[in-house]
Amino acid sequence: MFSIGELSKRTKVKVPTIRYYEEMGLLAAPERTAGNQRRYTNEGLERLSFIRHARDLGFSIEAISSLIELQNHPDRSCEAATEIAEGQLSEVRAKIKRLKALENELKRIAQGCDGRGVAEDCYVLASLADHDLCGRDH
Amino acid sequence: MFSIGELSKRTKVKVPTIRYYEEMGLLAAPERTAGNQRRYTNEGLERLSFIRHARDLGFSIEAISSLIELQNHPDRSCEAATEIAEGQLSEVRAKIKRLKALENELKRIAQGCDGRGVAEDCYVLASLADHDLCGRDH
DNA sequence: TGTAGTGTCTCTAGTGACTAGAGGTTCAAG
DNA sequence: CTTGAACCTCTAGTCACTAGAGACACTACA
Repeated sequence: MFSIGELSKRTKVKVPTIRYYEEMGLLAAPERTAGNQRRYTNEGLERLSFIRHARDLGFSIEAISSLIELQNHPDRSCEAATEIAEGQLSEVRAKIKRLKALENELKRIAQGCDGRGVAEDCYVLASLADHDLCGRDH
Repeated sequence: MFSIGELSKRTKVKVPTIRYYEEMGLLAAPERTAGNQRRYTNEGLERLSFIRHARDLGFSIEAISSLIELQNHPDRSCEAATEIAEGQLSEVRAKIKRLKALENELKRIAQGCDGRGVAEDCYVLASLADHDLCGRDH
């Protein structure tokens, strides 16, 4: 049995965030002391580690909810879990793709100006003002 | 002179977003008709195009504010603009790096389970529960 | 047993960059 | 002159937290 602060230290999830997860229904409401403070068991620790790990991988609270729901019914098919993970994977891939395009564009823009001139002639500002100066679509 | 709806069409920025930019001080408050409706000139169009282009490239409202401030003082050094663009570039690169790590991890997790089993034995769920199953740090 | 200091409680509000909706007014076309 | 679309302001909601206020609880030490 440990306090919310202790749980926070062990999982590296901030105290208000733990309470937030409880409010969002991700984390079961734990027992309380006579003085109304939360007291967690190892189960709470494991659950919170799961949540944190999934958040680190970019899963939304909603997706995590579904995964936890599934965890609570070990007899169900895990198809949904695989789908969620694959959905997340393709989202990540799409983001990478988009960011790479941005990277190219920004590289081009930033290289166009050495910062030694004056705002009037700045290639950075000109590029932003005029989309036609862009290499590709974005 | 055109209405906010017309400006919206031409720039592909939604009407409430235009009003939001005005409120945030990115876009100068335009003239109004006798009936209190906004009327824009080409200047407003150009300014909004600039903003939209910068937003598309991921610049924050705050960064755009600084860029616009610079645009309004064409005699100033454009060092700041170059710095902002380079800052944005390194942020984008950092994001790409992080997302690639996530991609690998998710790929590994998603591949570990074909979705045909039962939640109890699901590798996706197991991986999320147990960080030790992860390949690398994240 | 008293007390000091830290931890915890709930509640509200703020973040960024919008988006949605209510309820009312104005414009342009026919 | 009427109709209907576009416009106005204002408030509240989104996501995943974060910050702060003001009050109460726990623990260590005297």
